[in-house]
Amino acid sequence: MSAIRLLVLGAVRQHGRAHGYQVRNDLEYWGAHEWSNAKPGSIYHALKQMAKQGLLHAHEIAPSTAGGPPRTEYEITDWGTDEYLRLLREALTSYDQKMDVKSAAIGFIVDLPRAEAVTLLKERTRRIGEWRASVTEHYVPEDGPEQLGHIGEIMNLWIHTADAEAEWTQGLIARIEGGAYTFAGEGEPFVGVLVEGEENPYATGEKHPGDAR
Amino acid sequence: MSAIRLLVLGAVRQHGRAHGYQVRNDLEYWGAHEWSNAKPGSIYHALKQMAKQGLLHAHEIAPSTAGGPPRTEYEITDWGTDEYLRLLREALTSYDQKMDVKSAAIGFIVDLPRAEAVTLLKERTRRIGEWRASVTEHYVPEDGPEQLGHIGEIMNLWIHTADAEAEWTQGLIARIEGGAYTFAGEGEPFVGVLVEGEENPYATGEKHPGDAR
DNA sequence: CCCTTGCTAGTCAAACTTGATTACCAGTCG
DNA sequence: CGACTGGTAATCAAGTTTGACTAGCAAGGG
Repeated sequence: MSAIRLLVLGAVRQHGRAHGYQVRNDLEYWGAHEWSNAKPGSIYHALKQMAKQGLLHAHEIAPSTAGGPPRTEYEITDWGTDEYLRLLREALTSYDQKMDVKSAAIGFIVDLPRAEAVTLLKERTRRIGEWRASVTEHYVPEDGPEQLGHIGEIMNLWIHTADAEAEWTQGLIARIEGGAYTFAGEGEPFVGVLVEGEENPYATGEKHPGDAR
Repeated sequence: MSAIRLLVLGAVRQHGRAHGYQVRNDLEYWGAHEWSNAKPGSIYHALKQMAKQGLLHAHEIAPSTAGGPPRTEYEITDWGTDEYLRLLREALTSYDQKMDVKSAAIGFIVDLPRAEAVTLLKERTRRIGEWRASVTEHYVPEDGPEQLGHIGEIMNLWIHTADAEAEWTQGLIARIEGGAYTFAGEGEPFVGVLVEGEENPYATGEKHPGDAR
């Protein structure tokens, strides 16, 4: 799974209705251009693709306030919301060790009810354990690990990484069970988007004027 | 950086001269189809691309012993060897947290002299530290981390992951300095390819007859 | 007034990735 | 022997990702 659809769906959903540039700015605000493939091209492509597939509804309009070409606004459909939640749940449970997907999933975890988040994360640790077992069992040759030479270091790395992640996941579960953060249906949600016209306090310093210069 | 070029260059190099199917089998032997994007299409594409760019030399020939279409054999050029080593060094030093690149790099690390491997890995830990510092500093808002809400968990994950990797890297450095494994110029190298006609003792069970059935 | 700078918004070609599909040959089973 | 299975070797179309490029408008400077 690539992170882009999850990110874009999540961003559009938080806005209710958004055009490409708004999504792009949100993702930049989240720093997503640094830890995922959220480049302009990918974002616009994802929007179009998902509109074509019926996950988003495209309002062909708006000759754009404040310069630039006419823009299309997108709204998430019911289908799209289902898909969003499906992607989010999958990203939270499956152990595929891609940082971008994980990061996005955590960013959106509060869109789920607290109890479900905990359940999914527990399932995640279970799967990490399962994967760990399959690696240690499957990859070690019958005649002892010495056969592997330096190749054994690869598995060593995998195990090390998996263990670290399992540990982190346990910690997160504990914090969530301990009442941290505000989840779906618990009142005033965390706001993670820029309101129209508001300035981006984060950013990398530069905005993206012309994108390359 | 994608892992495919590194993997393909490394495979061709170990053979001296190889055709696509051979490379494909090596990568499967290494399990690379499971932890990287080493699918047939990508492999053949990479071979052609790199031949076009002069990293490989293509011998248009060989109407294939034992069935199948005529095959092209590739040989790595000097340019290609340089590029291979450059990619390998980059993969070893830079902290970009992509499992496939890391795994490939470790698999090929013994193509470098022992001393250089150690130097590169030390540089890697240095960069991890640097990155860690930039995350803790850059991403925490002025008015305290409470502002971040659950978003702080993302950084928490990053830090956790980076620490685990730094730890693992330290361990690897220690083992290498302690004399483990056989590096470039230290005699009989570790053999990680199938000799022509030899059977693959690993594999996932299935070979790839027709690839989809 | 016109020309540069800079932001808004998006397009495009080229490269890469994916999964399915093709073509050829050898053995073998009835 | 003829049909089928299975391995060898590669191609192809469709989809994705990338990085560079375009175009509109506004503000300010000279």
